[in-house]
Amino acid sequence: MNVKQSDMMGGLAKGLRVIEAFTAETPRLSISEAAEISGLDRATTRRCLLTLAEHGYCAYDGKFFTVTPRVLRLGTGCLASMPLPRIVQPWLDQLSEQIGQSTSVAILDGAEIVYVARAAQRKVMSIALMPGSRLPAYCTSLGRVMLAALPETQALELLNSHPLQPRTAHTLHDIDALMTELARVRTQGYAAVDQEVEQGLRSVAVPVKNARGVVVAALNTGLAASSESIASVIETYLPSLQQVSSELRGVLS
Amino acid sequence: MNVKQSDMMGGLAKGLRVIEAFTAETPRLSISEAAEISGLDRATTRRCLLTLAEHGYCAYDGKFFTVTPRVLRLGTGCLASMPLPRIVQPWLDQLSEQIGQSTSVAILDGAEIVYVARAAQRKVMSIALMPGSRLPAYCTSLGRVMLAALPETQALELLNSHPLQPRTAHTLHDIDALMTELARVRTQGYAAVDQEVEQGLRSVAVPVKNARGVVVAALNTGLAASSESIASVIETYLPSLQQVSSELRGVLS
DNA sequence: TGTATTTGTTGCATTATCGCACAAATTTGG
DNA sequence: CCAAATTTGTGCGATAATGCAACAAATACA
Repeated sequence: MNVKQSDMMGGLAKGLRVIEAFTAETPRLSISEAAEISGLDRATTRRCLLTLAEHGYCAYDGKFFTVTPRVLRLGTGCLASMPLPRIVQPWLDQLSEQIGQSTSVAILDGAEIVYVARAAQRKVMSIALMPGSRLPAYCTSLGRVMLAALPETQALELLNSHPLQPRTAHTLHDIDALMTELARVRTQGYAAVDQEVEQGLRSVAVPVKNARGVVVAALNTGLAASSESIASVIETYLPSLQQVSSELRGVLS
Repeated sequence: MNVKQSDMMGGLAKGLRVIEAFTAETPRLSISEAAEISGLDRATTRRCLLTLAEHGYCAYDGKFFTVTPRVLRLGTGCLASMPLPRIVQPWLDQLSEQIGQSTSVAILDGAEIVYVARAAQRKVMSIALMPGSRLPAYCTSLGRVMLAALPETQALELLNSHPLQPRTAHTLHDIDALMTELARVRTQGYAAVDQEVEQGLRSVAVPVKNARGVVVAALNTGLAASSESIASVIETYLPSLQQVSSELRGVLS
């Protein structure tokens, strides 16, 4: 269907941009700050914020706005409505216990991965991951598996659309190198990432397919970088991951 | 500040109502269904949905709309920007390991509790709880602790504003009985709930206060209803919960 | 199959929003 | 303490959204 201008509501789109201006780095915003971040007119931003405050999505102390837990209702309707988390959680719990490491399932949203389920075993990352958490796709094992499942042109487009800030000294941040790596991930059927997200963290991921063979998510395990090589890490954990992935394929529509 | 009609954006408020129409029970909506749930005109609802789809918050297959993970960005900005989850998570992990049971921290949003951090130990509930998950406050230990911290008139107002559907045969659903229970929770400093949320599930909760002594959240542990009495459950776990709560008081502003 | 009912789409007059420009208030810097 | 600079609040014309009603298309039903 063609998109007609007459069927668009500017006010809604603008309000959503204002909500997204609130991040972990900028949790408290004045009207001017919110306007700058969202790229909207100050008057419009102010009306958005007052509307959000009136409906309980924002709190206003006369100077700064902060989002309230009420906005969680907007997003968790989605998480709660997804069958995926509920279906994979038992598998994740069992796998995590079996291999003694944290396991996660994530999906792709644009150039980011979104964690939808997780079984944490021990703290290995500095940041706390939970369902809904986001990381860039290009430097994570989960992300590479899902990027590799896309048509190459689309993967390239996604990688080009966002700056590739290296997160550690090991992070691949060259487009050509990444596309080569994606090709390898595609043929070998898994992705291994060695301290590219965070110093001291390694992870191995495999795709999760539905019954029709379409990649709908990715499954990984993350562990502390020890003395053993990344090759032995793959040898140790990949079979279990692939086992769970193939079992999930039967239960996902 | 007075709320002026001229400072409100109807389009934004309407769009948010449309997003909230999508729940776990109604994940796929036609235009008419969304219009009915949100109470808006079909034409307006359609324009909202098309706008959301255009910006990637919805998917449209020509007949039904579904929300996409993109909407998680709206809510998780809030969760990510809250210092509380990050601060309490280590305490939760340690407490959970120490007592061998699942522990959670939640806050109050209207008549509902919202989980903000959780350390799962074993599956005891049929529904998967995660940060962002919601439950009615009146029948949960976490909710009762926070309701008890409110002025009585405000607690009463919240309880009256929402129908008290009993979830099990044990659920207290009489306003007077609940207010009496809240008074007891207030004096004894904790709440114990015996299979009122779900058959076979018991939980004990304590308030979490900031440095100024204001109740900002609640901490609980939930466990399977075993042969031992709820009294012995309290005896076993309450001291650990209170210990963590008092330690948290020092680190929360 | 034919009819009734629901659903999706469009036109249009009414009504509200947008963003500019300017005024008021607040903060910054000497 | 004052003045400059920044931020916040507001009036207004141009522009866009609203909701009604009418219509078309799909669906249900007998």
